[in-house]
Amino acid sequence: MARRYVSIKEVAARAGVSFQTASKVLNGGNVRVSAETATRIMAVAKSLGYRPNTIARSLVRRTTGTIGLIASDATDVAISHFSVSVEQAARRRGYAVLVGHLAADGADGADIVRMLIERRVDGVIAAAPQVEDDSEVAQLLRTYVPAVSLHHVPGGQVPVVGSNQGETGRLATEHLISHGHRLIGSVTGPFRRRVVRSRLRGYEATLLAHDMEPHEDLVVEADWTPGGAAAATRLLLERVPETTAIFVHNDAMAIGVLSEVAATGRRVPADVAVVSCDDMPFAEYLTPALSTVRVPLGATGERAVDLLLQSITGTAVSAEPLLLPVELINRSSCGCADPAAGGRMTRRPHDEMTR
Amino acid sequence: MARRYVSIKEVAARAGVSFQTASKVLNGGNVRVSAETATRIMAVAKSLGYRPNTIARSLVRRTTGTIGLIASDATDVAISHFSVSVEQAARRRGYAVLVGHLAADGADGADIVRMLIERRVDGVIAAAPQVEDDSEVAQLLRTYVPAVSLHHVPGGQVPVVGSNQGETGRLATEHLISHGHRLIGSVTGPFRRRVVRSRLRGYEATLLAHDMEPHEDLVVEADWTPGGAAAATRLLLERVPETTAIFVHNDAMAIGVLSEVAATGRRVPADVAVVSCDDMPFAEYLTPALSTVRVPLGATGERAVDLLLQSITGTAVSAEPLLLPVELINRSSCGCADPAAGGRMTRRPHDEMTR
DNA sequence: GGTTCTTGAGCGAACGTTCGTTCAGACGGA
DNA sequence: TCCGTCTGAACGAACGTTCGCTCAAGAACC
Repeated sequence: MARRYVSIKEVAARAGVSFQTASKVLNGGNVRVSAETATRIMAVAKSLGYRPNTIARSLVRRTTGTIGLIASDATDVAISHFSVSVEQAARRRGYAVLVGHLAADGADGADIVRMLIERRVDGVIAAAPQVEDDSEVAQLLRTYVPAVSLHHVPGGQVPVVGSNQGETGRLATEHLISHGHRLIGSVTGPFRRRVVRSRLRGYEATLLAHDMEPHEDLVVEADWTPGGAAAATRLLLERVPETTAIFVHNDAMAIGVLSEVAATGRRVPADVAVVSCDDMPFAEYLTPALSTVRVPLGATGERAVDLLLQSITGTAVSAEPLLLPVELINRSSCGCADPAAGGRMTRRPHDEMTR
Repeated sequence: MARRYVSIKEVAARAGVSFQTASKVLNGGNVRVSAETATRIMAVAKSLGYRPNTIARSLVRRTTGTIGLIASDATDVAISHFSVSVEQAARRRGYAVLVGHLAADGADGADIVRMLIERRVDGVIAAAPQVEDDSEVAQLLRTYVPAVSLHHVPGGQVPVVGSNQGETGRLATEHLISHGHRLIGSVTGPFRRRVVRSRLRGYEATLLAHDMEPHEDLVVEADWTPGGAAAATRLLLERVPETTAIFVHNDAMAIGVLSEVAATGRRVPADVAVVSCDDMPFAEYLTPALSTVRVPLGATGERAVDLLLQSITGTAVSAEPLLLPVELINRSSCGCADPAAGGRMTRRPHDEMTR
C-alpha cells in the first residue's frame, strides 16, 4: 500500500514533451500530435503506471463524473437491489456512485446532502420514501443538482421513475378474486406513502369493479418489515376472522404474514391465500412459494440512471412519472399450484436472474 | 436545479478580506483572526450559501476524505447490511463512500479498481469473497491504498475483520448434538471460501469431540442462494435419508432448505432440525422461526471503518484477523421451542415505524 | 525612546489537470 | 525570394482551495 501516484508532468518529462501535450494524447483525441510522439507518450504512461487524477480534472472541467445515491437504510431488500443496479448502470456509463444511507427517521438527511453537495456530484438519484416528506433531501433534489427519484418529491418538478402501482394492486386483487375470494384483506406499507395509496386504490377499484365493498377493517397498516406485518396480520385476523385472502405490500412483510397466519392455526393457501409485491429471489422458496407481483427493480435502476444522465447533459426530462410494467408471478400461496404437488409452480430458470 | 456554487473568493470579496483569510475562518481554526471579522465572514458565507469545494480542497491536501467500498453484487443480504453500516460509520467520521458492486464472476473488478484509483480514494474496504481469488481487486488492496477486507486476501498483508467462523460452526453443531442428533448434515457456501472451510472445521471438530465421524456425504456445497440450497438439500436427503439435522451456512439458504425439507414430506424441526448463520431480520419470522448463529454485521462494519481509518492515519494495524464474537439465537427450527406454542421464541422488540 | 513581541491580515505558491492560444519551422506556390 | 498555409508542439491561464511566510501596527518591556 501507500503507493505514490505519478503525475502527467512526470510522464511528459520522461517522454520529452510538455505536459499539456501529454494531456492531449492521454485524453484520447489525437489532435495535432504526431503518431510517434503519441505512442511514445502512451508507452511511458503505461510503464510508469500513470493514473489520471480525476480530482484535478474535475476542478477544471467543473463536473465530477460522480452521482449521488440516497438510499433509505436498506433494511428493505428491494431498495438494496435497486441500488446495485443503479451503481452498475452508472459505472457502465463512466460514472461513479457516492452513496448515502438515510436513517429510517431521516435524521441524517442534512449530513448526506452536505456530503454530496460538497463533493459536487453531477446529479442525484433518490431511493428513499422519506423524500415524500419535505426535508433537506427533498430540497437538494429540487434545487441543487439534476435529480431523479423513485418516490414523489413535494414540489413536483423532480422526475420520477417507478412502476405502475395501481396496476400492481389491481393485478393482485383481481387474481385473488378469480380464486373466488370475497373477503380480501391487505397488509400495507405506511399509509402516508404514495406507493401504498396507489396500490390501495388499485385494490379498492378492483373490489368495486366486482361489486364488493372495500372495508377499512380489512386494511391494516404496517412498516415494510416482517415483524410489523406479523402484528398487522394478527390484528387483521382478529378484526375479520373470516378473511380468506391477504394482499401484502412487499415480500419481506409476506414472510411475517405467512408466519402469523400459521400461528393462528390457518393454512396458506387453503384457509388464507396470499399475494405479495416485489418478487425478491427468496420468494419462490418460501413455504408455500409466494405468488407476487414482480416489480422490475433492475430495469428501474437502469432507467433512473439514463434519465439522470439525460438531465445532466441538458436534455429536457419529463416530470411525468416513467412507469415500468409489472407482472403477476403465480406460485402457490395464492392457491394456484396443486397443493399435492408440493407447493412450487413457477420456478425461475436458475441463470435467468435478470440484473 | 442547476444552482451555481459560490466560491470562497466571492465570500471574501463581500466580506472585504482576502480569500485566504476567509479560508482560515471557514476551516474552523480561528487562528489569528479577530472575532469580528470571523463572524462577519461566517455571516456572509451563510447568506451566500457557501459550500466548500471538496474537489479543490482534495487537490491541495492530497487526500479526498473518501473511501471505496467493494461489495459483491449483494444478492447476499448480509453483505448489503454490512455495506450500510460501513457507509454510516464512515460518514459519522467525516468520510464519504464510493461504492462498486462486483459482478458474481468478478469480471468488472478492473473497472471498479480503476474508478476508485482515479478518484483517489484514501482507502478501500472489501466485502466480496472474490478477493480470495487473486485478481485486480486483490492487487489494489495490497498495493495501492490502505485497505481492510472481510475476506482473506492472498499475500496476507491486508488486515481482515470478521467473526469467529470456527466458533460459528461449533456453536451450531454443538447445539444440534445437544438435541440428540447424530446424523447432522451441512449445506454450505462454496468450498473454496475460507469462511466455509472454517465453519466446516468447527462442525467437524465438534462432531469428533462427541465421538461422531464426519462423513462427506453429509456435507453439500451450495452457492449462498435459496435456490442452490434447495438443490443441495435435495441431494443431501437423497444421499443420507436418515439425516435428522442440517447446519446451513446462511439465512438466505435456510429459506431454500426449509422449502426443500418440506417438499420431501419431512417436518422441521420434528423430522429435520435446522440451524443457520447470520440472523437476518426475517429469520425469526420464517416458519418455523429460524435458529441461527448471529453474526454481528453492523459491528463488523464499524470495526472495519475504524481499522481502515487507523491505517489511513498511519497507525500500524495488525494483520492478525480481528474476530468479533458470535452468538447462537435459539428459536424453533432447532427444536428448542415447544411446538405447541406455535413456533416462536425469541422475538425482537418491534422497531419504530418511520418508513 | 528604542527594541522586541504579539496580533491580525495579506500574499505567493502549489496541487494536477484542461483548454484555447501562440509560435516555430517546413512546405508550396507565385 | 517572399509570403501564406499547415503541422506539431509549447505555453499561459484557470479551476478553488490550503498552507506557510511576510508584514504592518500597536503593545509591552527595559
